[in-house]
Amino acid sequence: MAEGQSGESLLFLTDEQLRQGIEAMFFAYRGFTADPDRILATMAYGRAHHRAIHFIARSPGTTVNNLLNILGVTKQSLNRVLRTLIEDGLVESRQGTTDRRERHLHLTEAGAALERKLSDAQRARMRAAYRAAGPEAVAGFRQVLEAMMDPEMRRKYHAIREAET
Amino acid sequence: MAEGQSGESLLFLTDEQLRQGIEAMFFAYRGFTADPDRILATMAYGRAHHRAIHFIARSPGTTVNNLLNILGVTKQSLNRVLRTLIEDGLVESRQGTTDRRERHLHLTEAGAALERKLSDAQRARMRAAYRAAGPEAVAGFRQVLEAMMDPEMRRKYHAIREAET
DNA sequence: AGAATATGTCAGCCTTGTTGACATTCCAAG
DNA sequence: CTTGGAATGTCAACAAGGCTGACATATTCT
Repeated sequence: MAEGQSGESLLFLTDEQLRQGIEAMFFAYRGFTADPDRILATMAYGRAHHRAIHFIARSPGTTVNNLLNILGVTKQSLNRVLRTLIEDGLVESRQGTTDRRERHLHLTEAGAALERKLSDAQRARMRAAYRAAGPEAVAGFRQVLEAMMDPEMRRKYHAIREAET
Repeated sequence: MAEGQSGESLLFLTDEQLRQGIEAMFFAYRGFTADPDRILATMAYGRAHHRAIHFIARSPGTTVNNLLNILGVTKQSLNRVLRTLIEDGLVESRQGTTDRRERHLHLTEAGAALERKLSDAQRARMRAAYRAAGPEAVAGFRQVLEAMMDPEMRRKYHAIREAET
């Protein structure tokens, strides 16, 4: 420690501090995905299915293209996941009314049930972490995460909330 | 921290708040890995190589088993990565002196150069995010991340720092 | 009519994770 | 000194989930 130099206002920007932040992200993300991963492992699903289910639940009726933009994968990759979810009756794909080229995605009852199960597990950990750290820490957490995003991702991150009714 | 039952002290624990935190983690992690990923893509390496290089740089002379515990993958998976790094002359594997079964891992000059390149890119983003959010936000960020880790991961996270020197 | 858009699909490749089986080397306990 | 177990390495096979490229089909826009 003791990076003396000038005041302590820059202390949190030393390479060592940044490195600790990097490692904290690495280890925390493992925890972040651990609970849903355990649930998914018991079925024939993976993290990719979880992500699709999450964002369909979040924006019911979203189009394939929209989901593609949010997830940042190729349509082939997403399609493989969506196909299994539709075949298994967790997701419903409805042809658009105004533009019939589009497919609007919705969770079925079974899909919503799985979403709840995954979401509950993930939120439980988040809730425990928030509770342990306190409201002010949470505010800082959110600020740093947002600053870490690519600008387009930040847009999408906000767009999801705005799209909500 | 004021677990005040009613009132706004619980507002940050609503499902919607938690969900936003979850999405923030998702989008932020994408940004977090984006810069190193771009560099790695130009070589024949991936994120797994980055992780190995990072923790070897962090704890020079660490054993394969130790690295296995930190990374949380199978030895076969790690071995495949290590083998290419050793073949390419980025990592050196030295037989232990006291226990000659162990292999102690070190970065070569070339390995250290790549580590620096990847690390610089990742730290630059981290530094920008820290700077934008401010020291108090950073403290909160770290608190929440730490609370989100699995206990064993938290141990390892701290152990890395203690092992230093 | 023709261009552009939204979606789906086939085929093939890569990275990175998994299991299982097995060899080698070495430490340590009997 | 022998043997059991630990640490490591290696081979083979497989799966998830990324990727690219090519191509098909509707549908909509110009």
